[in-house]
Amino acid sequence: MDIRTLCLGILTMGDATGYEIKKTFEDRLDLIFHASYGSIYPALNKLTEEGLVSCREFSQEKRPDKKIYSITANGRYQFFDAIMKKPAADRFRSEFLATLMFSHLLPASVIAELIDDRIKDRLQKIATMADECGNKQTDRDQFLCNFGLTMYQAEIDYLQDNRHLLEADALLGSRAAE
Amino acid sequence: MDIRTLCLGILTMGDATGYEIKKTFEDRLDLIFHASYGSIYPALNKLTEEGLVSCREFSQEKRPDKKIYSITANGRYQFFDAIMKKPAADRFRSEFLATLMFSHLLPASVIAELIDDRIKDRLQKIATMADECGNKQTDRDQFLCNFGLTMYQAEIDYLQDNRHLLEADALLGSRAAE
DNA sequence: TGTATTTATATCGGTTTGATATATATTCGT
DNA sequence: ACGAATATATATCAAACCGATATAAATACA
Repeated sequence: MDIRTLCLGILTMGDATGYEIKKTFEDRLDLIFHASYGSIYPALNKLTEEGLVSCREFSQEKRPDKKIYSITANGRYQFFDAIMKKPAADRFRSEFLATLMFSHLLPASVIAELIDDRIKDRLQKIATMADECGNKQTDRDQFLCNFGLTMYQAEIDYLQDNRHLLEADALLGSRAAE
Repeated sequence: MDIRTLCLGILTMGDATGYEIKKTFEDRLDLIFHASYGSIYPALNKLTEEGLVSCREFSQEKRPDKKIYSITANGRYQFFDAIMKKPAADRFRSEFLATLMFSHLLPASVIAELIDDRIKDRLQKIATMADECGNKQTDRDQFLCNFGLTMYQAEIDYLQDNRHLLEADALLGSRAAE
């Protein structure tokens, strides 16, 4: 599944502009799938060429053209096909964890700050998500929202319970270097 | 932090060939950072050009050249610089979760299979990781290994406790369609 | 009134993926 | 002993994707 396919998926929920699709990625798919303008706009052009979406253009007075995309019957069919396939493996990249992998090269204070910042970031995400999570309509939205909350909380718990493993190591290291 | 930087990091742990670096990504960084040959070999060439690694070439009889890379003093310095910077946000992509976001379009049986497969996959990963986790030397290795185990287990628990939210919805949907 | 954010589209260089090609050595089942 | 599969080893390419940047007006806010 590529970004083209997911744009199609978002359009099954209603017509949207490229800008609105980007917002949907940020608001509802942040946890799941990231996409930038650099992939969304070309994706919409290609989907239009292929007849999987249609595009109504509103070229008003002085504003830039507003293009509202709608999924076509063929588009719906193709999207269904795509989600019926076995999903590919997750693709995950964490610079945070990659950095911790080399924590023995870092001063203890830097490690502590790194983990503090991470916990703060996760708490922040939980705070904003918890709000939104409350007023989700469907069970499906609840499921995904709470999935995120659960994972973030599990991460915080793990970091708090085990950070000493990295921090003690770093203190030992700095003492040895004296 | 890009793959070039992480190759440098891996070489701080000892000399290696491109092939061995790829294996390290698979064995020890699977959870954290993915990299393919298509990015590793060009990365090593560029690092060599820049003098951050050095390369000894063993062109033996009939075998293809074996190139053993070593990090240089300059390389170590640059790597330290890189890990001292604030890590960028995680980049995560899950086709599994993206598919579940549209589970209302899928038959209940497909949803069930999707979740069953996911749980099996996570259990499998835990099984192989638990073995390796046991004979990790440093606290740091323990920390990262158990991080993975904890996250995978948290996911399994969540799926088992909440899958009914998606599955009940799907059964209702199919009944409504009759 | 001035500034920041939101709405809106678009492109571009650089990074990364996933597949493919090539060739030999080793391991393993039968 | 033989054939198959896996491991060792490098390399390239098209396509996908990211992050930054450019442009421009409307709206919110201070």
